[in-house]
This record gives sequence, structure tokens and C-alpha cells, in this order.
Amino acid sequence: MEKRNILDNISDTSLRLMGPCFNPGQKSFKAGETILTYQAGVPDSIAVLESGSAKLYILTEDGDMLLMETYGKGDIFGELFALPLENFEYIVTATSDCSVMFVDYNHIIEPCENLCKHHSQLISNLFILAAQKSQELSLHLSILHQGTIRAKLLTYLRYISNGPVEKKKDGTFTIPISLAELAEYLSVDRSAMMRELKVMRNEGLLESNRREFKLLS
Amino acid sequence: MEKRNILDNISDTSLRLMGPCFNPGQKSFKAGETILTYQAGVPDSIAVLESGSAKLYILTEDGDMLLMETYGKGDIFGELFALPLENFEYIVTATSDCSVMFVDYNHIIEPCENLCKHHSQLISNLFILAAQKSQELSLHLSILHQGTIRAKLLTYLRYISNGPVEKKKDGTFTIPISLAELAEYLSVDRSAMMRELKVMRNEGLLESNRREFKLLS
DNA sequence: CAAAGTATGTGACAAATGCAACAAACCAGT
DNA sequence: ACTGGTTTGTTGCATTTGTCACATACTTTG
Repeated sequence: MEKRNILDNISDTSLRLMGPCFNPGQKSFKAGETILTYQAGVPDSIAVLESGSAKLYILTEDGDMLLMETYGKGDIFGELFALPLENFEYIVTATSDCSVMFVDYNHIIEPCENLCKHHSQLISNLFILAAQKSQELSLHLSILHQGTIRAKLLTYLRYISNGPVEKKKDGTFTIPISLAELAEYLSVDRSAMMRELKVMRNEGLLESNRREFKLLS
Repeated sequence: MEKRNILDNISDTSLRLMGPCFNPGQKSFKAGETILTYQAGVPDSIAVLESGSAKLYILTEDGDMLLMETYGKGDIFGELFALPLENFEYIVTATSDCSVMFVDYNHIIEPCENLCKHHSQLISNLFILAAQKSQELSLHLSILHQGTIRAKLLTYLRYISNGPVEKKKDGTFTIPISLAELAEYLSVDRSAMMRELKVMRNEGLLESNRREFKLLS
């Protein structure tokens, strides 16, 4: 499925007309800045990343920092999608300079007075974006449900190699994140992951060098 | 946040009028029957559980069966929210007799000709339902991200005890699933979980008997 | 009430994983 | 091409977890 953008099929003109309904705000952030934190409570706005990249981290009470999600252009985030747990802190941080659009939450769920075609198109786009987020979360869950590091790695690598990543003629492909980030994503210790990769290479399951992989089996 | 239903704020009359747009179909299933399976491809409909309960399982190539999601009244599911992985099979099974409403996908993402207020209300409701699904998935991910069985248990139990579950005066509460299902949800071995529970009882972190818990720390 | 089935609880042992500390390879800026 | 910083790769050891096999407690059904 093609990746959708929140403004698909909405002209600049209608966007200006819709302005008062959605009260969209725009804000820029430098790399490293905090875009928002989630507090238990009623969410008041939805954020859409227009450019740049960002990450959602959970801080547990023991001080552990867990990488939950990674955002790129077009992704949506906000408390509406996360249900913050008590005892935990949720922080969205800019990993590069980025621009974020905030859409007022109440104006989405409550019907608009001056009902317009593009208003409803925007909600429909939001629905697709929310569904895409579910897909990503569900993929991540499928991977974390795997019992062993090996199964997690294979599930991830097969997904990537079937996916949008460019692949050489011989089947070699490069994963889009660093190996340290991969370990975080799989929720395993990095050195344990490296060890398992080595065993898998020895068993002839795959070839790998840094971020380059080739599945053999 | 209150749990939303797909038909909130939509009268029966408008629902009948909207019929041709969404082409909603209704189907009943007996406990144990398969409601649908996900095939890699373009999803063509969204399912809404109107009554009863169902579960989404993944079958891996090794024959393992993983419980991914549990559905109750009002929950939505379908391939649109799951992104099926190759090598895996996705099966939604009725765990009790249930009734399912299927909504045509294309009519949701493409603007309706006879644009009506309730049509847009329905899409808005779908958006909220999708956001709720993200919340549940995100909660599950937060739990699976925890490194140890103990951390998973505490995160889950604290969430439940702060949540909608009824709680006795002394703080005792009963989890809504069996211990075997809990182990599946936490993605840990059941006996290992029982062992950890015993250690935690000995350390005075909690009291527990079967499905009854009381957090102490 | 008896029987059969399911859910919960326990323990010994092996295997997988996390932890810590470090080495080597790579990269970016001067 | 040197330097400092980051990423990748490696290993020994302690701990956690899964596996298996079984005991006990509840629940349902005839």
C-alpha cells in the first residue's frame, strides 16, 4: 500500500478555507529538542511530522530509556495513539531538524459546522494514517512475540528484504538502521545479537557484514 | 477516554440511507469458527465486532501459534491494521458466538458522492477506533519491551490495577484473563512466570492467589 | 458424588540471554 | 594522515529463562 500523506487530495485553497476548523499550528524543532511529552489525560492535539525525523522514548522508573517508535515524514503521533502508563514518561524528541503540524483534536471528532468535502477528506486521510500506524505497531509486536533472538532477527530481516529496501542482484540488502538501533528495536542486548548473528553465519543461514545482509536458507 | 462505538452519533435512519455507500454486511459466527484470515494484498474490508469475542493468532512456519490480539464488542480488525508478514499465517477466530459487521474499505477512503453529515461522522468514528487500537498495541509493546519477566508483570499489573477493573477496599483485584493467557500476552513461558510470581511474593512485592493480585510496594 | 477436564502451582536441569569490558573498524573534521 | 568519536565485533561469566514432567486445585458434566 502506498504511503499516504495527511494532505492527499486536498488543495491548498481548501486547506486555507479549512484553517479555522482544524486550527492547524506549525512549529519547527532543532535536532535534539523535545517535541512533546505525554501526560495521562485527555489528548488535545495530534501531531504530524512534515519533515525531519523524530523518536518516541519511554523512560521507566529505573531510568531505562526504551525506544518505542521512530517517525519520518508524514507519520502521526500524539497521546491519542499511545495511552501513557503511570510511572513512565513518554518523550518525543527530534532526531534531526524538523517541522511539525499540530491538529486540534476536538475539531476532528466533533462534526464541523460548515461541513465541507475536504474536511471529510482530511478525516479520511487521518484514518488511513492511523491504520498505517497500527500496521507498524503490529509488525513490531509480531517480532517481539518471537521467543528467541534468532527468530526475531529472521522475522525482521525477511520483512525488510521483502519490503521497500533496494536489493542487489545477488540478494544483498542494507538495513535502514544501525545495528545498535536494531538491537533496541528487537528488544535484545546488542552483544547477544552480534553473537547470534555470528552463529547464524556459521550455520550458513545468512551472510552479513555491518549493515549488509543476505539471506541464504 | 470513553470507549467509542462505530455507530456513535449516527441514527438508524441515516444508517439505512448510507447503506449503499458503505455496503455493510453482517455475518454471524459460532464459537471456534474462523472469521477471516489475512492474505498479503490489498485489504478490501474492515471488520467490526458487534457482539461476542474473537482472537487474532499468528501461525509461524515452525507451527508455533502466537496470540496477537483479543477483540471484544466494538473492536475493529482486518488486514488494514495488521500488515501480514510472509511465512506467517494470520487467523481471526471466534472465541464465543459472535456477530461481525464488514464495511467496504474503498468507500471509506474515497469520498462519497452523496456526501452526508453522517457519512463523515462514521469515518470520524472509525478514526477514533483506529486510534484506540493503536493505544492497545502501544500498551502491549511497552510491556514486551521490558527486559525481564518481573518488569513485564509489574507493568501489566499496575496498568490493570489503575484501570477499569473493579478493586476491593484493600487493593485486591482480579485480572481479566487466565494466567496461561497472561503468559502468552507477556510472551513468556507460563511456568517461568509462575516461578517469578512466587519469588515476588517472597520478596514482599505483591500477594497473589490464582487470578487475584494485590500490589504492595 | 464421581469422573474428567482444565487451570494453577512446583522443581530440576539445560539453554539462551544479559552484562561488562574491551578490541577493531570506520568516519568526520582538521 | 592524524585525532577523537562512533559503530561494529568479540569473549567469559553470571543470571534469567525455557523445557519438561508432574502435583495439586478448581470446575463442569453426567
